[in-house]
Amino acid sequence: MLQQTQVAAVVPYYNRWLRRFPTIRSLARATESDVLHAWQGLGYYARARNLHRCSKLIDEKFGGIFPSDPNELKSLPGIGRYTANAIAAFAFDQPLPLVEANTGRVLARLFNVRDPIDSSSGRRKLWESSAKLVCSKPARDFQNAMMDLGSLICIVRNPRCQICPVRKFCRVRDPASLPRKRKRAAIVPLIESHRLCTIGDALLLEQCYQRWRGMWILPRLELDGLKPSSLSPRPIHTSVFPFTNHRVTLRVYRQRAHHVDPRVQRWFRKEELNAIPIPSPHRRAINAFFTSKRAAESHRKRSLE
DNA sequence: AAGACGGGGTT
DNA sequence: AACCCAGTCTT
Repeated sequence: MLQQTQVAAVVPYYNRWLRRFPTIRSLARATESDVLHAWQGLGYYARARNLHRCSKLIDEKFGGIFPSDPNELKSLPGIGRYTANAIAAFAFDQPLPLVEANTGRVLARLFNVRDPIDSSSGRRKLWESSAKLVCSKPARDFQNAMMDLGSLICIVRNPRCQICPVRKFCRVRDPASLPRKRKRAAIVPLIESHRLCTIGDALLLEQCYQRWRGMWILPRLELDGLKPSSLSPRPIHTSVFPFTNHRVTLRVYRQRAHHVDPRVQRWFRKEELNAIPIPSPHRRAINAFFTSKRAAESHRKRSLE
């Protein structure tokens, strides 16, 4: 959960997750839909699918025992060099190098790594630096201290060098100038149109196969790129959300259900929507629709009285 | 080596 | 509006 996601955002998900899947086996036995539902809103859903696959592998191939060898850990889906070493270091107290956002920033400054830390040369130098520092005695404590140093003192902006315990070893001149990062890809605007169809209190949704795979969204409408003219119907909902290097404008049109494809589309009653995985922008659009509908109904009721 | 992959919070 | 985040996988 913590991969590319801040601790504060993870905490409530983590607590709910452990209540819902208390053991590796209970996760292994869950459906992918339930797993994605528990993850919805956190983003990077491949992490949830990987963790699910991971639990099945551990349940079936590792006798339910989590491996402690970093190489075995790295062979599991979603566990790369950082996570493998982090599990081995924190759970099993093994002296291994760790480079993530916090320790990466600390190491870049300590060793004055001027290459972008997300370039291959920068990454290589950081891992080499980390390997130089790991000591075997308090392996777990050392890495905890490195991460705390990064999150509390050697912070992104306005690093608190005055109170830094390792200040005299630090080789960087201007700490705020490091770490550097590669220039990021330009933001590409995107317009996506979807339809909102209801029958009674049931809503038509469509299964995703690419982005948000395994989750449910409002059915796609193939008029992307077309400018809304005065002739076309107005969207009942418009929102803008960032998606990796895109800026997506989401337009939702009220429509009758003419083309229902039973292979990928399904009707859900309003209450059922709470139990299926829906990505945040679509969940917000759906909520906005039901909220305005309820408001309209109560207004009509008041007028009748 | 670069791009894809989320979403919410902070500056 | 840009940047940030306990990275990993695919191309």
